[in-house]
Amino acid sequence: MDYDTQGAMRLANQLCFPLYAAARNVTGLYTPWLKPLGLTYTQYIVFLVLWERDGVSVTEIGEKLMLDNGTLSPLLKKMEQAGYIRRQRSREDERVVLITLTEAGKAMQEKAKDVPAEVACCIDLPPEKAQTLYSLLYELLNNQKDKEGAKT
Amino acid sequence: MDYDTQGAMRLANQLCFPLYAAARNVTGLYTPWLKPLGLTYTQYIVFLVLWERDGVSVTEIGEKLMLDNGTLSPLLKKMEQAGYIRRQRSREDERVVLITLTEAGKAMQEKAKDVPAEVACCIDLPPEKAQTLYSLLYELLNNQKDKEGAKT
DNA sequence: CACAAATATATTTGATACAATCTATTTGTA
DNA sequence: TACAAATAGATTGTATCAAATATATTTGTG
Repeated sequence: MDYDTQGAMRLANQLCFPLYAAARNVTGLYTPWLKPLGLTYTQYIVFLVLWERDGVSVTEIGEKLMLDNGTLSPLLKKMEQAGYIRRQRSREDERVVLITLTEAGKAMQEKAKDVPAEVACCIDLPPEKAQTLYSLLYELLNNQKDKEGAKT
Repeated sequence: MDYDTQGAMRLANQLCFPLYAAARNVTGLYTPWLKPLGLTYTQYIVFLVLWERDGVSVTEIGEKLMLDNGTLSPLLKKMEQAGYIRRQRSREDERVVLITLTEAGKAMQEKAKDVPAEVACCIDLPPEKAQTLYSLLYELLNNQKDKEGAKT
């Protein structure tokens, strides 16, 4: 095996690994703040979507969060059982399930309002670099999304 | 709720989300190449560690991959059952389980040699930007690691 | 040497994730 | 209007992940 292949193979030279590790690391930073609220990270970002716009369909949530139906479906049921949301079929299209916040779900927004700031403090990266990282990640995501579209 | 809090709350303004989404996205790029080999991404990066240095302990693999024992333990058993590795207690310290590659495990390196290049092609980001992204992610990871150390 | 503390794994539990498959509706079309 | 194709969710199976707990072994200390 030649040097380049060997080099490319090395863990540290692949972009995916630091991405994978950093995602788990940063997601984990939310746990100390979300656990007291009884929320997981995934539940929290579903809330973020709903607090922005209430009454969206399961598919719309999936598109915004880039999450599979098989992930959201049981998750939303759990959030319904916990009393945070309601799931009701759309009258216009019976295939669509619309998700709306209950009072408890709306109240959670106030309880969780400090989470972003608290987590931001824990991320040890200068604001400029965080901004660059943020932009690059979205550039990567958008490019990949376009590519998916092209496949269809 | 004031404007800034509202703003900080918005999904798009949080660094964690694009990190989380991009990691899943890029990890998913490996699937078309790894599945024919019968490997998952996590198994693949365990192989990357072992191909670099054979005969390491479970803890050492966990440190390199930043993975918990609860993840690695069943994973390594599966890889043992698949015939890729051997798990044997260290004679020097019976608590330590050393992982060594079998012939099949070594042979997998040749089969998987094109994976990094194939996946790199699918990542739609100019080389310079990929390099910047890579550096920022490692800076973030190292900073967080230092912080963990400080806690102890 | 006895034994408490530390260390390395293993196991269990709960929550994701995604692929594949299935069901119920809706839509397009001959 | 039938009926195939498309769409929206739900379900199932496999694989992670992390936190908490348990077990076995080793090390430090009086």
